[in-house]
Amino acid sequence: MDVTIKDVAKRAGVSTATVSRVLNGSPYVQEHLASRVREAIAELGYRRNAAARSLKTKKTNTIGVLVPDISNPYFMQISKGLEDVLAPHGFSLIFASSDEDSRKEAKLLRVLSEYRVDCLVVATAGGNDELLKDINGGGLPVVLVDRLPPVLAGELDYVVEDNHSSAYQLVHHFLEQGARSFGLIHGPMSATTALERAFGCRAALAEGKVPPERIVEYHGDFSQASGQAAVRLFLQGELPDAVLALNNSMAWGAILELSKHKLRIGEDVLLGSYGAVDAAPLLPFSITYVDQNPRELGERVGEVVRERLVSSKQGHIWHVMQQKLRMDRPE
Amino acid sequence: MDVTIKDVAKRAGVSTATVSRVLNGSPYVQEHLASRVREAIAELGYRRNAAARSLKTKKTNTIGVLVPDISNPYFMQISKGLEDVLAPHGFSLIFASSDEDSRKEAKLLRVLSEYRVDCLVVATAGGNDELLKDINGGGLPVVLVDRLPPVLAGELDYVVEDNHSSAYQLVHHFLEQGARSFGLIHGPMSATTALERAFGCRAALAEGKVPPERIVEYHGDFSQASGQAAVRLFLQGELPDAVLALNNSMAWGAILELSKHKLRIGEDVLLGSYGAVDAAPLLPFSITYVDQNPRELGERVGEVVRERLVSSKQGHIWHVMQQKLRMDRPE
DNA sequence: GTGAAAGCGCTAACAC
DNA sequence: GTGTTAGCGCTTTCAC
Repeated sequence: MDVTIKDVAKRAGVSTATVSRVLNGSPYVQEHLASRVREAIAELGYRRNAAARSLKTKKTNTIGVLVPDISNPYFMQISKGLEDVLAPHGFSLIFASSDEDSRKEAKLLRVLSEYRVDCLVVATAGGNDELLKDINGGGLPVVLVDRLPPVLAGELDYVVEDNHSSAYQLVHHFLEQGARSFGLIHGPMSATTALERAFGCRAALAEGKVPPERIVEYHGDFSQASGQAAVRLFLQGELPDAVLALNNSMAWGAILELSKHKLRIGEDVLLGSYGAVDAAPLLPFSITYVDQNPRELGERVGEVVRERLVSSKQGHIWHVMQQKLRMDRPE
Repeated sequence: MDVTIKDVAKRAGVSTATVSRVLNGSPYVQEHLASRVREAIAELGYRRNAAARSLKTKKTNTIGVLVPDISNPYFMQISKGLEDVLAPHGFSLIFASSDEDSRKEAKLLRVLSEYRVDCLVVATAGGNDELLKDINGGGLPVVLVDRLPPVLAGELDYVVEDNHSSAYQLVHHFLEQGARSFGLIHGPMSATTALERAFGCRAALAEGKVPPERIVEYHGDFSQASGQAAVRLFLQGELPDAVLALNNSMAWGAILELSKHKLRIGEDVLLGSYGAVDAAPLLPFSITYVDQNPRELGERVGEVVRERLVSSKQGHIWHVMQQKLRMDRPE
């Protein structure tokens, strides 16, 4: 049997209420009693029971975080930012990974809500728009991050990147570099980010009057393998002037595959990426990419969570973060 | 006010005990009652309260995971493996990040134990040996992963790599390649992994009769920057035949710095790494490295956790996983 | 099979 | 200031 507040009270010769007051830092306890309580706590090795506490207070000081992939550095950078902001305020993070699966996501959403987390941070795999709206409506604040299903734009708090604009600028840059034909490697259209990036690209291509026959599009799944597959497809026709991968894993796949075919990036073909390619500084060619900042995204989410929890403010909070184009050149 | 089991009972015209039985899948409920309960649950949008539940059952179905850095892919790969094994059994993971800080680790250990997690998985930052032993002794099973303070080897369950042997082999390989002088880039000695790797290296160097004056050692902190700093140090003397970085971030830093100085890896200097360097397949030189498998480490930990929780077995469970040497060559 | 009722450990009125 | 006490929502004997 665990030691409870009752045991502490008995040992210190006070009531449980006094122990509770000491535990919660109430100023209305005489110092000599407080120190007796603290002694008893130490002697007995008492640890407060969070379940009993939150049953009473209806607060868990826990934030549920639901991401498509717990091992994806992008999402974990976001989580790091979140933790940096929230941990100092006493919040813990409980994680779940949907594996980009709507059904699993729905199940995990239920589990997290049963834990009565104080707030839910979700990078949705899609397909749970109604459920998310219900949960939020039911009194559990939901903050969307990275992925924003259009239906939810007016309904929930969110912090996302300006995917459309960044992708637009990426294409625009290559048009200015003189590229006249394009190979686009898209992510899965179930991810709103992939969809928005695709639209951003198309807007720039239309504006640049690039005719459809000079555009090849491959629909990948954000994985390195799909970046490689895309390049193999492109090689079946005439190699486009520029290959644009709409995330960094696919960009890396494209680089590997192009290299395998002895194609020189920067000369035979230009390469663009949405998101930095880690190895870029060492590669013998330059890559222009959209500079994401997941850490900052996470910090912003943390602030939104706090705003939502402390100021219980009306209306919705949303942030659309701007990205800049960057180029890594060989040194 | 949330809807409770009482509301459901009233709506279904049964007692709370019956609702509870349905919730827990007890077979001793007549089907027509059970379905009425399920209806009521759906109509009312009832969600079970995990806090109340675990207050009673003394189980949370939650595993606490404490790692030095939540955004480090190595630890998140471990976590992914853990989650893959545990999630199907209804366990959720609650994470905390110690930032390699013993004091923060101690605090988080307390928080997690207050949550009454069913088990604690810890990659320790060090300095909390007694606390960890106490927690485990107090009835909360602790499973160490990756980092194993020697004092705890006989006290707790653990799953770790064979750092000593792998590092030994790494050095041995370079001796066989003809390297006669070495530059070692160590991790922080507060991390047991770094310490073990250092001993492994030294054992091989001693056996190879490499005289001390042909060994330069730099004590880094596992970061890319410290890999770069190490190389700058090495360049002040005579460049060693082989530079060995004892983790992959430092290896990458070393590569960047060597390249910056126009040194050709594989010709001017050999390079070895503990852990794969992501960009390796594309680099114009080969790297020999210890092939870690964090995902599998995590899966193994998951199995240990389950063993510990279900079979409440006596004694300690430990796994020391073996790694293989691998070489990535340019294609 | 089903229900009544006693807590699990804690907090927060309320009374003193 | 401090103590008493009534629950928070659930599970689980123990009767019936």
